[in-house]
Amino acid sequence: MAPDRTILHVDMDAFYASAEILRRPELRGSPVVVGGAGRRGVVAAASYEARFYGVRSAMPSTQARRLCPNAVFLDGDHDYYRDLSTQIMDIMARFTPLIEPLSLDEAFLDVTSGRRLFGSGSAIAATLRQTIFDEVGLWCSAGVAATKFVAKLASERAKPSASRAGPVPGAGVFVVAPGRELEFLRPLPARALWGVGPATMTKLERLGITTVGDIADMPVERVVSVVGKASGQHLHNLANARDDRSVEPDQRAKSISQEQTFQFDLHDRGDLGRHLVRMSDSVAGRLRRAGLQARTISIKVRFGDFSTITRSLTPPSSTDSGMGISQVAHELLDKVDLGKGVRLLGVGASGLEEEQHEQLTLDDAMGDANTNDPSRSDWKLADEAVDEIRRKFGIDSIGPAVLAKPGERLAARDKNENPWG
DNA sequence: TCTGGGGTCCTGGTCCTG
DNA sequence: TCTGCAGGACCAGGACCC
Repeated sequence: MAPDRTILHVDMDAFYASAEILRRPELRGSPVVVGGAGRRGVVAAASYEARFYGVRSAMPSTQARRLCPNAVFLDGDHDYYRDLSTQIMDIMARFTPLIEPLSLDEAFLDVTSGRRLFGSGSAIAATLRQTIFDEVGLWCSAGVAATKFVAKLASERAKPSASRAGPVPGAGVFVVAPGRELEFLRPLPARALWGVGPATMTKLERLGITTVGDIADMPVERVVSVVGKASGQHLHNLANARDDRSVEPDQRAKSISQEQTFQFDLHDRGDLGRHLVRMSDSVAGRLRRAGLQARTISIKVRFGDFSTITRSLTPPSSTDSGMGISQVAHELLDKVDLGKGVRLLGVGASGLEEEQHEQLTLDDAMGDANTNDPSRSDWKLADEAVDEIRRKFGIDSIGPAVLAKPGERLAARDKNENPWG
């Protein structure tokens, strides 16, 4: 363990739900559930009033409605949450440049070098917490420890609890002093460890393991034999408070993907093909904005019975073009039997590398326009033109021709119903 | 009965190459 | 020429996270 580090884990309280209440104060005091407003869906966040009735994130929306029929169900507004998140991260940056965002609503901060200026870890956490509330209007909870893992668990200890009348304030800041990590960790349920989900927990229970202390006391070989080498060693280290991972700012994405669950299962290859084009176009746009190209293209298909497959292909050259991604995705989908109906379809790009300036082929130089080869420079020029138009007129101002119907705006293409059915 | 979306990491199998 | 082996790349799926 790195000595004398001070790491904060900062986690917004019921972020999406609190953000909605912030801009709609009339909802304050009501159970609010974000996500799951459609026919198929799960809860993204629930206010503490809703949590009192047992509503939890990732719960199917139908179940959430049964538990709390009076709740206000809202669609999420990702752009709004992203704006708030940017404000919050900007405030964090006043205390340290070493910030590792985990998602829109939580981050690790290494404040070791700021202690002289701002005070102890707990003082920094308290000031940060109050500043975020004063300037943004939302509360967060913070954990303070010498390692990321313990700081994360500590922030959970600082959280408010749920009541019918709303959140009952928690500590707000919870500190695990250096040297007291094992004392803090050992009584916790094994499920608290990062990397222990339902499947791993079932395996651990077969060994009689219920707490973090049980894992810590077990020979590492025994843990490895049950959950595999990498996971086993990782869990054993965490359980013994060994975690030397540093806070890593500027983490680059390793994959970019888009997927969509349809309101009703789709059976028609043509319909699915058009969704594939739309998603490929979107993924390609995100790649180009990030200045990246993908080596591997994959598709994900979830069938009506919820079974899921993935198929991937690594073509000879990397791509950032919607046309290129779409062609590979179609190739992969063509080999899939769609008899069971498709509930979800996704397109992903991985093996990301910095954008390369492609060399012109002989055909390019000869100006051959009778090919669909997406690596060609004319497709590249078309993509650049599309990006420019979208920058000026918005994301829905232009798109692949196959997605447009006569007289229909592209913006209307992605509603719940299938626009081609 | 119902199970989102966007990610990361790991494992095990297959295929190719030296 | 054939066989065995090791290592790497690729592929598919599982588990997990927020």
